[in-house]
Amino acid sequence: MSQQLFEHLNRFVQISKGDFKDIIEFFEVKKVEKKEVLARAGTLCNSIFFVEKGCLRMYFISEKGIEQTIQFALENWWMTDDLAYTERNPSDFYIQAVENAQVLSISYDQQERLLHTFPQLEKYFRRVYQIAYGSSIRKMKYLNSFSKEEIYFHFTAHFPEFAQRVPQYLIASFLGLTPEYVSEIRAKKRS
Amino acid sequence: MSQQLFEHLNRFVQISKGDFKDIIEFFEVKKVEKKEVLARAGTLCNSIFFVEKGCLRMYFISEKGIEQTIQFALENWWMTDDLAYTERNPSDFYIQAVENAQVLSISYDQQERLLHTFPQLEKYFRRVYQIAYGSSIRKMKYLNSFSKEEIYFHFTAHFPEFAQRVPQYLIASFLGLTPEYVSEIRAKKRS
DNA sequence: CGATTTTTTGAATCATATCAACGTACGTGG
DNA sequence: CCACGTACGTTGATATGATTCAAAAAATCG
Repeated sequence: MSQQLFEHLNRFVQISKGDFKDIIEFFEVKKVEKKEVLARAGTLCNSIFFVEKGCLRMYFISEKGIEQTIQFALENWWMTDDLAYTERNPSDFYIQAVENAQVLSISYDQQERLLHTFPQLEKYFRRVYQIAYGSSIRKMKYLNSFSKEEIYFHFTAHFPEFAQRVPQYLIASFLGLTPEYVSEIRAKKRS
Repeated sequence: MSQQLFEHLNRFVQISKGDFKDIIEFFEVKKVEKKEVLARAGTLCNSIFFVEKGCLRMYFISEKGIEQTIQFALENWWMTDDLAYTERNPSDFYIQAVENAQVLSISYDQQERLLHTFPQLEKYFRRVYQIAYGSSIRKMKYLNSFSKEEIYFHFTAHFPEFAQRVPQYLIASFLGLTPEYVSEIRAKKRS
């Protein structure tokens, strides 16, 4: 029984305790340690993860061999490489725990069965994805309208929980700055 | 009767001709001319648009007064400011026709009614948004891994239909380059 | 405490922006 | 169908934000 997921479902659709008992059966609870990898680039992306506790990040390794973070998931967020997942293709991305975490994991086939059994959940996921898509468009807006310095301070001001929980160099990589430059602008601001 | 939308729905869910007759009633056909604006920043974003023919773009006006394009929609794409739309907030973005276009438009309330009447469509939109979200993550990957020059040539190589239909300075703005720089790297490549 | 991870510093360099001006093309009305 | 005006693309000179590299300092963790 995951109180977390139950509440999150009920933010968008109405699910009874009884139905939820059956729904949760489709999932597997996974405890992962900091730095543990949940999914690998180059392999089939066959699961979606719901974060109950902790923090995940999605990243890829650039041609220069640098890890580039492109998404985080804190509590109540879903994470997977959605394009690879829907198209049944090998993923471009790694998914790794930034902190010790507990996630619910569901495989592609199980999710299909779940949605078939509880079609109300289509609405839930439709909304979740609509918000996720909208947010990523919003992120692009910030990336295009501000200087790197502004992007960094805008982000840490708007999402202080990240600045506290996630190392600075990961935030840098998520926002497309080098860690050195983050250091520099923070020093500049202090003085 | 929109053959376009009918076929697009049937890529993801099964809709009979009969049901589609009722579904299409929820929409309004809009013909828009090149440069015509369909939605304005600062106003409630109350419609979703499905492009039957032509091309739309979504943009905002930066603090420096520059129009920044952040999304295009060609045939069979949906477009709106999804975050503003779901949250019933004023939008950050303008939506404008890049070419003469024909779109199907549906209001928030109408879409709610539509989804209530035809719950199968929740699956359709879930998939559309999942793909849209996945694609926007993919775009971020490119933005973070390549130089501006690589981004430009990667994009025009992968999506030649845009390079043909859309003015260069809009592609520049979509990818986060200045038009001058695009000129420069194209000249460099020619020689 | 030592070992690893994360952050900082500084100097040199480069990719890309900015500004201003000019060239070209296209489509609209006369 | 020409001509004019606006929209689009190019060029070059200059400026700068941000990266790169190398190394040291600081923080965290077992």
